[in-house]
Amino acid sequence: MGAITLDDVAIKAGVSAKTVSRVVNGERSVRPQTRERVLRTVEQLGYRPNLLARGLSGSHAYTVGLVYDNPNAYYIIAMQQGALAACDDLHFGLQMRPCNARAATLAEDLRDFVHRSRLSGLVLTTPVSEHMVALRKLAAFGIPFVRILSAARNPDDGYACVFVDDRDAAYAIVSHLLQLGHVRIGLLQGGKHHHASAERRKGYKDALQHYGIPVRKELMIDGDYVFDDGFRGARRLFDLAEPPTAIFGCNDEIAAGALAAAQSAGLHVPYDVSIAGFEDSPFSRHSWPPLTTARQRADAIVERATRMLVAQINGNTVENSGFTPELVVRGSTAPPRPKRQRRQRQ
Amino acid sequence: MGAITLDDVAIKAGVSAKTVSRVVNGERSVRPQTRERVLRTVEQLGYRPNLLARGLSGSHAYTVGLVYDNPNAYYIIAMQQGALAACDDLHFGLQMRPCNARAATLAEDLRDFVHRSRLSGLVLTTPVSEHMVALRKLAAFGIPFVRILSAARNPDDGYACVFVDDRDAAYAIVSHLLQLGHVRIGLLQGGKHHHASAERRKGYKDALQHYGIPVRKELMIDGDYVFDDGFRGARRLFDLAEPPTAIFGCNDEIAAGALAAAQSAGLHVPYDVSIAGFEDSPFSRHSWPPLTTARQRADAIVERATRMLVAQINGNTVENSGFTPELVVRGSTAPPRPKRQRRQRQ
DNA sequence: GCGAAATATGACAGCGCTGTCACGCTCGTG
DNA sequence: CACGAGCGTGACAGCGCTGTCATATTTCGC
Repeated sequence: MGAITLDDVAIKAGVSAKTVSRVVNGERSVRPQTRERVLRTVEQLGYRPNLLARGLSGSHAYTVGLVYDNPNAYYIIAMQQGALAACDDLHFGLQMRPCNARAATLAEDLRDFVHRSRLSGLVLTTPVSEHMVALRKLAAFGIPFVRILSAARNPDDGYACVFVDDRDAAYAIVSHLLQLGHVRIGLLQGGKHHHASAERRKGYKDALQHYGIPVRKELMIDGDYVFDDGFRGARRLFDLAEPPTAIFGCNDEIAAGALAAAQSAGLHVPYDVSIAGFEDSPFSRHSWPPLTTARQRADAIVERATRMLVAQINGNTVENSGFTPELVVRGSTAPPRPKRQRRQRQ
Repeated sequence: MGAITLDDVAIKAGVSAKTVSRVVNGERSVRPQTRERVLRTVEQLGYRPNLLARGLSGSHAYTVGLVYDNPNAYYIIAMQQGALAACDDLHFGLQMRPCNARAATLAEDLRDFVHRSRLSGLVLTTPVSEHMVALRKLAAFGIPFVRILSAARNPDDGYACVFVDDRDAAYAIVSHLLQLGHVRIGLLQGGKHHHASAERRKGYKDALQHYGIPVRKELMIDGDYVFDDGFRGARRLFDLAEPPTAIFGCNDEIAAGALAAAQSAGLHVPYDVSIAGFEDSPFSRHSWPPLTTARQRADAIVERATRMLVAQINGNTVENSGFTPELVVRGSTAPPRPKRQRRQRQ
């Protein structure tokens, strides 16, 4: 019902509302003794600032928006957790919002989202963050944002970002397969409009080239970041005259599809075929065998991006920074079985 | 920058701000001709009401909170989608918020959450919704809420709810196993503080009793709604002198753990052992073999609950209503193999 | 110990909207 | 034609907070 307001605290503590406001917002110019008294009263009354009033009054709402367009539930939840951790710590609010990255009105939709709640800024995740036209518009609208994107190095294009080196991680995964002795390695690609997928393909190609192994078109299958495409893509690979002995799926869900395809075809993983994913989603731990993958700390990445955003909003200069997913070897990869021993069940 | 305000529209349309407000909020007493003109201006200027101002000014913020304490990412995302669908349709805002259902201060935490953003009400999901002490406090605080809970019928305790008949769905799953010819059926239970888990156990017991099969303690394993407990629980069942020929996991993640345990023990699913889950999460479709389960439309359930909440906030009387998850038979269940044919690999 | 500089505090307006209430206008009725 | 009922509209206050600016108080140098 009647929540406690600034005025209640002010009267009880014998100061003005503005002074309470200063204390609550950690402004400097308050005498320690006054601050102490106000703080005690705040505690005593259980005062919590009203976020709406704060947002309406100030130039922004001390709230950031997290924007995503992703089919992967685990990934979204991890991102939400990261953003929430940062916001709770920094006393910011958080608005989470799925959106359509391919809408023609993307930038305008985001602007409305920001204006309606006077958001302080946006954390943009892939693939929204790759939409340069939208980014330029957002910048023109004067909306602060930090983006997360897939890149080997700092893009230095003037927009703040946290970059994730998917190429390098994919390189590590494929190198791992090569070191096990695999030569024919299939690639199941993710969505075309995801830059990360291109980066992972680059890592795949680079690793092959580094080992002097030709890149074969027929081993690279297009698809989306979904189970069914992994399943179908793997089937196509198995049906080749000379099928691959290992498959790298561009995310765990694709790899899960490939795993199911292998098992449905009577192939034993990893003895008949090795399978690796990307992301370290719970799925990769919960399949059998568990998947070799690259650990992508989506929560940590988004947490850092959120902190950067808040710093930027507070007028501090921020440095871009990067993450490299880390190879996690599990039971789904092993050396290839010598050819004549390979068995076909069913 | 400067978003369009009510006043902008009012001036352009040659009416007062209040009239624009009336039109935007669909109040009746505006002449059709005036309404038309205002609507055109709104369209033309691309006016979107400022949610903060609306919330601060009115008695509530036209925004509902979705509260959850759940480890299951797919489940949360589905719930968020359902709530968002309802809110977008009803022109309400949505605040999504994980919480700790076992905190002693649960009700107070939720009250603060509501007050700080002047939320219009809360959608409470399990297990928060099962915390009667907290519910009573929320009611005492005057906070409207609708809860989602596991129950065979309308609890009629005066608090609005959408109830999900987990017992009945579990009964259907276990009956399916019994009809296939299974007699020894293991049960892997979910978290003790989840009422749904108790309901599912009840369905399990009822089905066995209906078929005249004794309920055996050693076939019922405690655990939480997580993969590892499914894995460990299934291992314990396999190690019994007379292991079950079928296992019912209280959710898909538990069932996934059981599936992995079976495969790691060299057991073929479903020939050596049948496994069923509950929930119809993507995982159940993406494992191999795909899991027999009960389809629980978390999105539809939460969407309905959200609509009920908004109706209640708008002062309409609302009827409680129920869902029954629906049996989905997939490849992980089959008739038991005659005993002497059962093989043990590895 | 005095004035200037620095620090601490408060008064006040206003963010954009909605609730309340009062006013004018159109009806229908006797 | 006068009157009240009812509809359509607008003026105004105020939600709880912060930004701005003015004022009160302390601090420091010489």
